[in-house]
Amino acid sequence: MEGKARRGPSSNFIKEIILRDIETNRYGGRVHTRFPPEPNGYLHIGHAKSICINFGLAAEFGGLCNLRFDDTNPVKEEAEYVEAIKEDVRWLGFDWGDREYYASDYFEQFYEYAIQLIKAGKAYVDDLSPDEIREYRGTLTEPGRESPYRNRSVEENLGLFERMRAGEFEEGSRVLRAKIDMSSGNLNMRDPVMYRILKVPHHRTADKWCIYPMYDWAHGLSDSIEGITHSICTLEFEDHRPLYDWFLDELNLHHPRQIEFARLNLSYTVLSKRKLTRLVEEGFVDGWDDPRMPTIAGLRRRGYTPEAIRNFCERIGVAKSDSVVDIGLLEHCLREDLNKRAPRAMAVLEPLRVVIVNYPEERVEELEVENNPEDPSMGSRRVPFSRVLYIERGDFREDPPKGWFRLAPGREVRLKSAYIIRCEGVVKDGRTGEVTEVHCTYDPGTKSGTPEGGRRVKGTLHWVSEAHALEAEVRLYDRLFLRPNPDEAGDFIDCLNPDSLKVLRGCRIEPSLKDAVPGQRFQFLRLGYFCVDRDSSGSNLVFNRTVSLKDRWAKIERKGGP
RNA sequence: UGGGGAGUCGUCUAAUGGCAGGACGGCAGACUCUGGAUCUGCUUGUAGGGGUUCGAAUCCUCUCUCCCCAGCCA
Repeated sequence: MEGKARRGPSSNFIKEIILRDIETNRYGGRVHTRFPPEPNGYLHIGHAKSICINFGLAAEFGGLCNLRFDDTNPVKEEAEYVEAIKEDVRWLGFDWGDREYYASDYFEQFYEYAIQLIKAGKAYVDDLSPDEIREYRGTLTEPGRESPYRNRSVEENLGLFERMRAGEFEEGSRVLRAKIDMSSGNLNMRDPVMYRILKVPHHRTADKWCIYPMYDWAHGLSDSIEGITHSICTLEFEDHRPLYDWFLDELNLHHPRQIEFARLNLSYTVLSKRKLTRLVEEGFVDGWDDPRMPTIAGLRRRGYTPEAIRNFCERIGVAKSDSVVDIGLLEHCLREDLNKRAPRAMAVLEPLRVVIVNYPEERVEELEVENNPEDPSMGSRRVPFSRVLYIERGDFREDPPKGWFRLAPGREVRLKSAYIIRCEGVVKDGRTGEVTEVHCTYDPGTKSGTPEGGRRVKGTLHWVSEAHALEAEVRLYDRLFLRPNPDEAGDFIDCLNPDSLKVLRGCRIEPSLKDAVPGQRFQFLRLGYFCVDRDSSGSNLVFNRTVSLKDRWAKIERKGGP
């Protein structure tokens, strides 16, 4: 009955498994998950999906979710990443309480368990070289062969393993392997390596260890030690589940259930650590938090909200089939959130001078402008209006196409929260013929907010007063790649979008933005959502375009007229 | 050709033998002092064959396609 009630839009196969486990009292009704990143890179939107699943499930079922660093490979891992990961998870809105764990905290215990397996005749020290191990492993279609060292005595194995730990052997010279089945169809079961010798200091255990556990050995044990009930991971670990189960069964330990789901793929970007690292290292982007990166840090700097990301993760669902989610859905979730909460402001990105010829020279009116029409509680502000203004260059056409609602010779438009103006003429550059100034008249009877000012015109433009405007730099970001699937034609680098970043200087913004601080978000009317970049300062305001507003006119033009 | 998985609108996802539904996108319209937002309507899908059944996306069977695995990475 409860199971039925749980189904519906937010149901998924993992919840159903958990529900069944609760009903059958498999773990005493407990639900305890974990998010287990390896601290070898920055988290991305794919990790956000996993974080939302793990923390979300724990919250939904009244359980707990641990943050555990899977730090078993000191060659690749660094403390810097630990801090970045914690910041990202926290920013996304999740709390692991005091349950911040590290696989490396369990190294001693892993070692004891290894000895237990050796004593049970289930593990052995192998002297084969890495190349030989590969050779002995066989192939996908042929069984492997047993190592000549496979049947050493327990005593010999114990002695050798102890000496491995003591640092008596060279890297690569010996490993500890589980003794399972060299002819298994599942390669993971062909005597998998449990420990390798790595004479490398670890970011937490320093030089205490020179043997390090492999993922398969460490992961299930860590889960077990922490009392995890549901160990949720991605599909590529499906093949590893028999091994996960084997270790815990052989040791007769608390045995969490491993469940695999399909990792997130997003169109027009890449989500593999290797590729993201390449983008950073080869300078195609400006670092891990470049606003074009699908990393949590990049999305944050771009102006995404945690709410938008969480909502996105909820909407994409959880399943086992490989899929590619349209990045448009992420953008939709963003706009939906920002629309509700971002205060509006007027900014002119590519300024065109407008002179209201019948407006008095020295006059300045402070006009009342709503901060967010979606939310009256956000109040209003005053914006100065005067004789000389800027409008968007793109909002004026000397020779307007059909369906044009904006300014053109002889045409009227409303200036948002101000007056209706009519274009009476233009001033052009003598040499280039470019329009440098538009001359207009205003209709004094059309002031916004006045009872008699309600006359209607088709178009409404945003504007800023020349004398009062602030200058700003605006960075326009677009999709990082030109193709929905950057991998589909050879090297993904080949389809990088050369216009993924366009920097505009000399943009004019309304004076109320003077004290905007990094991270603050706005909707620039008719343009999109923008946030103050961390490069911004009092003397040089810098805004990132988070996402554009949907522009119907752009679509009309794309299709060649209405 | 070994082992493990997966195939439902363009995309993501729901259905648990009983009306194939939702979201995004798209299209059309209404409204609009943001060509934004909002609202309304519409469109499109069970990989294929055979079987069981009053009834199949769901059960059985055969086939096809796609993904993952041969790190001392995770």
